[in-house]
Amino acid sequence: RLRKWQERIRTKDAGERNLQFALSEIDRMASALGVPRSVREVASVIYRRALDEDLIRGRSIEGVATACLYAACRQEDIPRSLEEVSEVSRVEQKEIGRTYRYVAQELSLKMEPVDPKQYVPRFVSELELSEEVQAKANEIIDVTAEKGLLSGKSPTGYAAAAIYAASLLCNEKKTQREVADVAQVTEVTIRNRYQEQIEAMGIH
Amino acid sequence: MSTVTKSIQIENVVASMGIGQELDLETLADDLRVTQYDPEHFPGLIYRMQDPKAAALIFRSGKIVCTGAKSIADVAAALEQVFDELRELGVQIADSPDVEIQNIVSSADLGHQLNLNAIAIGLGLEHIEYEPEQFPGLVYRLDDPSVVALLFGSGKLVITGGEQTDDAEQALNVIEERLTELELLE
DNA sequence: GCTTTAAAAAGTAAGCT
DNA sequence: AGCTTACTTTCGAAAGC
Repeated sequence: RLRKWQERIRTKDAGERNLQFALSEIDRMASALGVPRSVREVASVIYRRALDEDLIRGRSIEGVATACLYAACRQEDIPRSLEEVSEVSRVEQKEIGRTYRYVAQELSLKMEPVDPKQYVPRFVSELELSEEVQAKANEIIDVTAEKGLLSGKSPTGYAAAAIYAASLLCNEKKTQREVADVAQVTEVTIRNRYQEQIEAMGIH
Repeated sequence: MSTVTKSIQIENVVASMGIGQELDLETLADDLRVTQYDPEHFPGLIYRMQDPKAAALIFRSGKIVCTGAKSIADVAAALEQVFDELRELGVQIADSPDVEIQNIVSSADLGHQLNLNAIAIGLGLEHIEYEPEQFPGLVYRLDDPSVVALLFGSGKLVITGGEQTDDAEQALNVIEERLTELELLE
């Protein structure tokens, strides 16, 4: 009986230590990503729900914590790509993606696909481009997505191509390499998306 | 028969069966040609065939998995080849062992471009998985028939998880019907 | 959960010329 | 800038870690 009592305390303590560790990791990664406090709070809420639903079993705490942070960024409309998130996590990108899909499914998080426009302000700012370019990129995304070009395409690559096209149209040209670097996609992807978008826009 | 139905192509059939007796894979690995056997890595012996193109995984228990065939008839033809090889090596095998179809992978074409974003929302975000950052296809799990469909922007799709030949056709009908209801087909 | 087999879809990526 | 190869996703069985 005494042993069971001790075991319960030990389990409870371990559980709380694990929760503390997860929350501190979310905090650390959120800081590294430079996302606001509200995102950490949303991530913490998702993590506690995952814990309640026993979704951690068989997975690493760090993996679930990272996946929750990735989901929280998206829910708060300031998405970070899996690659960006994996850079501040000790869990590899593929594992974060899998865990995220599992958690989102199990908790019925109704996650909408990421809108490429949500990456535009940050990328434009990092490239030191004008608001005019930002508006043009947003327009390109809206118009071409409306025509069905977005299906199946990665949001970061799509946003990068639109920004590259907009920088040309606004005479503030950035090279494909420069845009590719901030969006963390290849020049080939920008080239491919850019061609389709320009064509769909009617070669402005 | 609609053009959509006619677009269905079986791409892969997975089947399993047992010959009812234990096999010495070490000896088999030496006597069979084109084989691969590394028990440290994987317990099955891998036997590849060219005609029909398929692969068989042969286990010590005498159970065999056949995969890669493009039709149920090809599964039978491939297994016959395996049986003939085994018989030549002195293994007695019944004339018609029970073969269980485990999975049929098909491809098809809805004939229209798809707005996956709209479909994800229309079918209900909780019922689908669509993460274009990770994979370009939208994952749609059906209850009846019990299969999984991968829908692509081109209108082409993959249907997997079925065990019946007509599961793909039924699934395709359900998908066409639902997308039409939601006015997301064309 | 992992290991291996095969196959399609389409996007992305890396290496080589 | 191509071309090739390869990896992502879905599915199932097998035996064993």
